[in-house]
Amino acid sequence: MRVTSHDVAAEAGVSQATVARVFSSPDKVALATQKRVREAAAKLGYVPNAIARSLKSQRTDIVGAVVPAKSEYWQDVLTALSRRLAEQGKQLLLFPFADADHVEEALDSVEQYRLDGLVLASSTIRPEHLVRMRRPGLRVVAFNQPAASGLLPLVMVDNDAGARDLAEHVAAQGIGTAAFVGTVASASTDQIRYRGAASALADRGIACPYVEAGGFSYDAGYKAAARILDGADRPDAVMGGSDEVALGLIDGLRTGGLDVPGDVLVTGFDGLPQASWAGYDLTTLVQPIDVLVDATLAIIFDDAWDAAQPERIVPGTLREGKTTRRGNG
Amino acid sequence: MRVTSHDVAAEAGVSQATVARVFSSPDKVALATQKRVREAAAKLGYVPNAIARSLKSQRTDIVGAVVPAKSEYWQDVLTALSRRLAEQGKQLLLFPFADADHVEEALDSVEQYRLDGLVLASSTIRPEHLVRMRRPGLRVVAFNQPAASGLLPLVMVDNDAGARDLAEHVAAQGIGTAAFVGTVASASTDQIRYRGAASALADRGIACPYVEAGGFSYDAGYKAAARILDGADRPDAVMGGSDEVALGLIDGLRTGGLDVPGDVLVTGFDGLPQASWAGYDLTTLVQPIDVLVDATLAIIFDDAWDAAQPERIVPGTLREGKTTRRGNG
DNA sequence: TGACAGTTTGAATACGTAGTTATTATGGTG
DNA sequence: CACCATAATAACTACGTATTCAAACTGTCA
Repeated sequence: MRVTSHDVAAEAGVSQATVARVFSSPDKVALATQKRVREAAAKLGYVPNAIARSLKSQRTDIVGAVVPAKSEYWQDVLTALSRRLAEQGKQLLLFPFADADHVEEALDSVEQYRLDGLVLASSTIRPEHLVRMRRPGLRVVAFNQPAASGLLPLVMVDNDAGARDLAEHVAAQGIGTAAFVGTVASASTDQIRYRGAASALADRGIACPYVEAGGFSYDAGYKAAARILDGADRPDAVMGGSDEVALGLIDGLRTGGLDVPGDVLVTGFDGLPQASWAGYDLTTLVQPIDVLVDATLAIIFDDAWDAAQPERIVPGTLREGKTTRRGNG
Repeated sequence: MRVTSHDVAAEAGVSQATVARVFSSPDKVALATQKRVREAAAKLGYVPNAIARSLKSQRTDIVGAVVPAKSEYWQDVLTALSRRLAEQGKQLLLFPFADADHVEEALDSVEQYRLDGLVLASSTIRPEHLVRMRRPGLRVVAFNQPAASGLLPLVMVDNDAGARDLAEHVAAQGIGTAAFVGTVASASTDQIRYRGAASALADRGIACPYVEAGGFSYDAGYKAAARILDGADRPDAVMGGSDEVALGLIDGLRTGGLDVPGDVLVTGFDGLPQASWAGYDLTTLVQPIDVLVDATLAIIFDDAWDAAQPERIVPGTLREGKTTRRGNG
């Protein structure tokens, strides 16, 4: 049925070994032979079998990614990741999980495939899951997951500095009170971002209570806005734990009759494309996703890699939108 | 290094064949033996090698998807697809392409892996590429790609009926003129949606010129809005070729000083989550993505499948948002 | 011509599993 | 107790490739 290297060998009048060499290490085959083999392959429609190759070579050229199924941010990361991998002739195998409970299932499937590397995402993967993935022959990188520090090689944006930058920017607009609407309180990114923002604001004498949206989504932010509106004293600025939550916050606040930024300033975190949409033009901290992805792949594919468990912390960039521009709301 | 079924066999005092049976067809192994094998496997940390299994069984349990790298719509589709596959213990391998020129590269990589099935997306894949994918042992499904009709099994939303529904809804609001802002004129979905909308509007004596945004993105829509604003006679309604374009249109029109829906009505197509965001609340045609995905997987995995090249055309649902609600802008 | 280094090719093998066939153990019956 | 049917297990092979090792071939120089 399927055309194998043996078929090509027979057609070209050479051995299977020669055919294999033509496709894996052509410099070891005479040019004339090479030409004959390639013609035979083209004639028969031969394509090397990556499965068999992987079994023999112990490399799959596939990188796995364990990520939350529904998240604008991770969608962006995956897009960047798969693009880079494709450039290197490698592929991305997706292991999405609906919620934290399903992570274990995803990790089970991971082990069956002998992946070259694995990107562990989401700040809700528990430490015991992280450690479980430390097995010989598999390069695992924790992506934007501060909780993995010390357990796995780690790549992330500087959440603390980013949150401080945002807080200082907001404070500079001359606000009196603020609030931080986090995603999920147990998420390690959420904790660091809140602490960074609260600390920077405290330095300027501004209190910043924490409000949990209870999710990473637009909807969670939208609903959290109601709680802000119902609260006793309305803050002058609301800092979202992520862009997605912040966008929901904006719409929720506006639905409640407030003007953003006229009545309330809003900031986000991540730098999603949607944050730049004219309808929002959100002030946020833009993560350099390409840099993060490159750092991740460097860890996975760098042969001269020692067990020192590197940590790459990359600075983000403050993007000033109109949601923190006071006076001309 | 790695633990194989042979190691487990030695540990448990049975043959490799028995170990294999325990993990693939447990009902053929005595319970006592099974227990012994499982304990040995757990002790050694054995996990079956999916690569080797695939080589032997000729099934990879992996479905590939060739999709455009940057598109909100396809992100949603992939999310649904991977979730369904995960439920069946199968995986999704991603072959994203940046633009039409890179499709061929993506298809090249596809052939190397012996996938169980392949989802071909994007209405910009050319017919010759489609046909190239028709090879024995690979179940290919064209997803939302009218141009594939007759060439490949096809699953799509009823673009024509959906466009008509939207057009009739808009017409019912009492408009005098309209315009259709398509994505890319060569895309087959775009053509069908435009023809459907234009035909339904023509039935009511409303002209509907075609404007090409030149892309599938928010930015393309945003820029197209400028052309609408500059045009001689401003239409009362603008129908976007997709939600993403429509959202850009809304922001572009609003930036230009128009009120949506006060001055101009806007519709979309797809039913993205973002279309439901309170800031937009876009009237659109919601694609039943779960139904489409199920139909796709049915074609790929249904063994009793004949070469009749089935076409599943699924109706969408009109979602009425405030972008077509006149009078209370 | 013969020895020799370098290049090119072929035969054989291994990767880790699943399925096929052969063999042994089990248990029930006349 | 011999016999057979059934269940359980073992031995063996194939999946398609990459690689090791040995063999054959090339041309050069004494």
